[in-house]
Amino acid sequence: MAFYTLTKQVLINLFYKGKGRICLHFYGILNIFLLFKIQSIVYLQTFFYLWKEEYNRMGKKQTTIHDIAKELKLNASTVSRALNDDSRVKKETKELVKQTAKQLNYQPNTMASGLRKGRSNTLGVVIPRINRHFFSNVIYGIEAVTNKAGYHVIICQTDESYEKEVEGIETLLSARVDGILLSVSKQTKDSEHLKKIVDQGIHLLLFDRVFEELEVSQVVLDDFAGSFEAVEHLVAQGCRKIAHLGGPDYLNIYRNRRKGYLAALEKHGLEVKEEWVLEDALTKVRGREVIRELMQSEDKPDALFCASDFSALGAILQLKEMQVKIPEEVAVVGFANEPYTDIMCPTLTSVEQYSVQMGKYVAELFIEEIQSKQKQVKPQKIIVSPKLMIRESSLKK
Amino acid sequence: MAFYTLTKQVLINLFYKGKGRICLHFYGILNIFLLFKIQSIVYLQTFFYLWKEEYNRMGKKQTTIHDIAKELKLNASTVSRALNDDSRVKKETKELVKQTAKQLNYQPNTMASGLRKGRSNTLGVVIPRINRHFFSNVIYGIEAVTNKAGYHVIICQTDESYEKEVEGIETLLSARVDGILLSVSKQTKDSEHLKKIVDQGIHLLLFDRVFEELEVSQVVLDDFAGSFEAVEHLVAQGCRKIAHLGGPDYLNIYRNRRKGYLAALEKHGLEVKEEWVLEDALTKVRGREVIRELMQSEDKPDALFCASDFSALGAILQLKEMQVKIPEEVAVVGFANEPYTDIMCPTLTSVEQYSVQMGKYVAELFIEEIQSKQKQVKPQKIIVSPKLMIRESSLKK
DNA sequence: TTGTAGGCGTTATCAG
DNA sequence: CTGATAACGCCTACAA
Repeated sequence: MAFYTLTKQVLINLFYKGKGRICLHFYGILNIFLLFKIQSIVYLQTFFYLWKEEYNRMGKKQTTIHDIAKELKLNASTVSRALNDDSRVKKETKELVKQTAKQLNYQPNTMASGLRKGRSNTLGVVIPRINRHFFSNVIYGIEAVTNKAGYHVIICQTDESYEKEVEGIETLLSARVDGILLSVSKQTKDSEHLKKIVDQGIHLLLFDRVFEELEVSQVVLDDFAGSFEAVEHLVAQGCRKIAHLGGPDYLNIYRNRRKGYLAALEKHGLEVKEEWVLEDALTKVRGREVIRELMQSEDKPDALFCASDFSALGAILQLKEMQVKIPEEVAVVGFANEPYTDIMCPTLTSVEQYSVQMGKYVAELFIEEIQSKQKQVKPQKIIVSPKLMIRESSLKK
Repeated sequence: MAFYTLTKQVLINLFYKGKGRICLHFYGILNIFLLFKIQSIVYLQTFFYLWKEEYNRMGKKQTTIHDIAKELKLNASTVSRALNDDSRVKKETKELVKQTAKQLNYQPNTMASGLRKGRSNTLGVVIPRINRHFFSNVIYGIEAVTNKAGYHVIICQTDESYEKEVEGIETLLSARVDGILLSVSKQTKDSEHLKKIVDQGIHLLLFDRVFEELEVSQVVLDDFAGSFEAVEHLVAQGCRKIAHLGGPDYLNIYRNRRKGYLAALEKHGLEVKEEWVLEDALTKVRGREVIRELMQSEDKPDALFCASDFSALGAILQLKEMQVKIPEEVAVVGFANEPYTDIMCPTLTSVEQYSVQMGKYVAELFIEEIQSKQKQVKPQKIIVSPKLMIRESSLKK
């Protein structure tokens, strides 16, 4: 509701600012006024005032601690203290203040207090995509813990792109978040951008898809064990020719799943056929494609261990179309225990990741770090044990 | 890195503040010093300084526009303008500033700028639960639109509880979000808390679960049409005794789905049996229970129209257990087109809600409102047309 | 127990 | 085109 005196300066500045059109308009009116020798500039001011009103409109003025202070003939600092339950304020004053605050519908301004205190009580979470079962559950877990501790969460999605990951991190740093919980995107191959976070003194924690060598707290699944157990289960079912539909090697999760697979094969003295160890077979579509190829060759696998439930799903749909019996001819195991695994036909054996729990763990680690009195906290690593959920797609008896 | 002069006042204040223990400690040291008649107070200060360092530690100091200004012997305001691409700044200056900013690893402080500008470039989203297919997809849609426009999103989950909804709104108001996009919780029966948002001059938009009478922009599904079409489809398949597993009447979506169901029955002159119109049958568990009861009675339905895919799923699992043939004896239609519907056996006929698109719509409406020059924007209502996805569970031929 | 003053980092206004 | 200054709302060191 600014009210300008129409000096030449003001007009010049407006002109500079690219509001030339409007300025000229005013100049025009000004000239007209001068022509008619109207001394008073009141009309002009009114006119300009209206324009500002429209241009510069913002939300209605919110009540501040000053308003409360004025109302009670107190000082703003006392009000501030009262609202923060500072022990130095009289009980009666506190109650009075809180009551008035409610009456005036006072909402503390977190930006102002954050600015002053140098922290925002906000937490950033960076994930590939929110509309994926695993990640939305992790976030659910994170929020469950952090909300209780008075933090709110800003989520940045990377869409599996390195650039968007960097972008998201910039946004979060600008928002002065108190910490960043991150799961790297598929395209992310180095951790320079993450080091920047740590350098700025902001807590960084990684989960699921991590850089193991980074000196920050991490929560990961024991992918190796999950794979190993899954493959051993297949072996126990009599499978000997087990193919692996996996993901890229630079992501810890797929690397470790592959390692677990290879280790299990080795333990049982099974041959590793290179054509059966695939690095780009994570989606439903790829699952179908891969199966089409594999089943055309002379030497067909008798089991599939998939690093993703989606490729397992694709594979099963394709196998069904090809009239291949599951699990008799080809047994299938997936990874992630997506909600549909126990509904599909046949129900899919898969590895449960305890996603909500992982979210809770990483959030708890964060809270712990932030509340720790030591300047430097030793990074912790939580390894969540997966659980093999055995279902029809792999159970032969 | 505060450096205190140890006046009596400081100590008294610390004492008031409940830091008594430490204060006494200092007094103790002070006394010792005095005993030994040590005049200089330097040691004491150093000691205190160290304590403050530990107590008051915050993130490392970030570079500000002032630092950049100092570096370039410019004024902070010029730097600010340069970084915001204000037309009043010389090109060379701009480049110089931006370059220096990058060198010094400058991150603009959104809290400060938000405080000054009176808005936060943040958007609040209130939903029942993030780890649900529909809502996580809506958010995906919302973020796709808002991120492009430079907004970031804070998500508040209500867990279907009214209190948490109110709480979440408080949080968002304190964060001075520029708008709130909301889908009401199952327990929310009135809209007083929503009116408060509007009163504070903050943009409120509703989606999916809304209060239709509220004078704000809304994006909803045409639940009536979706239901109507679904039931007509069942009728066309020869079903005459159609039960409805629905939800509470005070939520628009379930109310409208029920209305659509009833309207379709009426149109085709089919009887409405009260025992077949259920208001608390939205979950997998309830789906099973309801079917167990319905199939025990004399007069069994020959079709189920479920307002949720989960109750449809429960029903199907139960029917399969009871060896009832689907769709021959009982046809089933769900609602939401959850990802598992085309995987389960039999695949489930369901109603697609275009959740991502709904998110995009509501975000676009918000952007439109916020960028509109008029103070008062006429609320708009977007009604998304659903699509019936016909699958095995209801297709008799 | 309360008051005073100053500053957090940015931007709007006005002066030059 | 750039500089100086005063807010934005809150908090805290220090004074009283």
